[in-house]
Amino acid sequence: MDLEKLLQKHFGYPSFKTGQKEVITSILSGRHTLAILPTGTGKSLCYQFPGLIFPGQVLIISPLLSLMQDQVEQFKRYGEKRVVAVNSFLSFEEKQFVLKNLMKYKFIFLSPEMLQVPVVIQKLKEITISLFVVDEAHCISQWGYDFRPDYSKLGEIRKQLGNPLTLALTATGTRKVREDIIETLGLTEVTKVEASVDRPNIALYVEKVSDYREKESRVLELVSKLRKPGIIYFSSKKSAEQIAQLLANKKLCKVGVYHSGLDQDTRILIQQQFLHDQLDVICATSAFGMGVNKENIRFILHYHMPMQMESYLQEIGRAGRDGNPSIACLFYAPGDEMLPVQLAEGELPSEQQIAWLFQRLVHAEINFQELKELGGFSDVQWRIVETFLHQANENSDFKGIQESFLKFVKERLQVKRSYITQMKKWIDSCYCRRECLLQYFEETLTVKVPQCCDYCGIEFQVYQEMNQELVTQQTEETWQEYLEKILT
DNA sequence: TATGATAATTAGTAAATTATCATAGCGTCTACTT
Repeated sequence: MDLEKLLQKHFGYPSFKTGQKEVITSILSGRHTLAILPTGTGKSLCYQFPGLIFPGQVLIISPLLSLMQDQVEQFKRYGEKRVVAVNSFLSFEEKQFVLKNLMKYKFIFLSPEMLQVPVVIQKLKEITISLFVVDEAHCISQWGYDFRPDYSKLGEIRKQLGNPLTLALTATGTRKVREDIIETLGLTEVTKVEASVDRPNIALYVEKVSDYREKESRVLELVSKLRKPGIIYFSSKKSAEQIAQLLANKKLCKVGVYHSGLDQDTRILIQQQFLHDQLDVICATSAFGMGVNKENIRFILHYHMPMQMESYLQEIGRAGRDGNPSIACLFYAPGDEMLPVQLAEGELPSEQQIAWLFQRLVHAEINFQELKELGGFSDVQWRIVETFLHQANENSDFKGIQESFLKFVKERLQVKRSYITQMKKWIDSCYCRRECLLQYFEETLTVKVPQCCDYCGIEFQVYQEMNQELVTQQTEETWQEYLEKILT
């Protein structure tokens, strides 16, 4: 089969991008495939292409509703109408209709949560699934343990659907992430297609400041100097708002804020304004970025350190998709690692909470809502509790369940702490940052780039806006000319 | 709520301890479903 010919015929591209052909060949020969390809290499073609050749349907598990929506629209733009996203955007009637006519669609997008709905599973069992795709598969490792536990149940779902041929796609993957994906999905004999995670056109820069004030002034200074557009990442919504306010007050740029505390409409508006160059800078939390396809982002600043290297890589990877020089700057003030530690601890129930909970359970108090409130469990904490309570329903060995629960929490906390330690270690590292970063992802640096990192030396003027004074002078002149014209 | 500057206290005439007050930064991310 001449794949290039088919590519030209169906998609209009003359050739494949790096990795695409390997993935497609592997899938077409019926092998489960884990593809780690950098963003912007057209990952959707990896399932779109085989989908056209396979007789059955393609199921795509996607983490965000907005991402599904985008993909569906993209498919339709390319002329593929047999595509649907089954999610809460559909009304009850629409959902009924889609489920009844499921066999008429070629590409079906679903969230992991939707796969927990019995009627959906039942309908999926009635069709032939040629390919089971997990998009942004690192979510299994990053979210599956606590934040979105349904991610960890994908393997069970896959089994129920008869272990279909599977493709897992992601942009970043350490050994641990890869193992989590393969194990959770219950895959055997997996073909791995891996491209380097290095992005040579992104300079890596870390600056240690003495306190928050210095951090603030340095960030403002850089934002005013650096070529835009750019993103500033924060670990708190409040500081994102504060710095955005400062930038707006000082008129340094057109700035927007993006975090989960804003309603859906505002979030869509801000993202659209940024995509269409109506905003220069976004002050955001980790909520921003997945599925944001903007080619010309010139800088990524980190006001706070991310919780792990994978997140850092994902976030800086949003810069320079067009291949032009871009820069990633992280600022560290002493004690900054406390914030991620607190966040990590906060999403797991504490030992005291667990002890309290099981004491109540032994006394047969099972009003869950009341237990959640009285025990002071957050939503995320309670979700973890629920999975263990589920076990308690089937098995009354409370002591045993409590012990395994405690063990789970301890292990997770340790894992999360070690992620933070690794991140801190990278910040503290005293040799080439790129080399160090690649080392974490078990790669070695092969080609030395001219604008590498703060240790190898960076020429900042490469990333600066063209002379500000010149611009203002020019506008002033036109103002004067204008005034002269109307006054004389 | 911790920190640091200044004043008050003590025993004995300089320096250490304690009290008071002003100041500041007090920090918390990520999504789906009904």
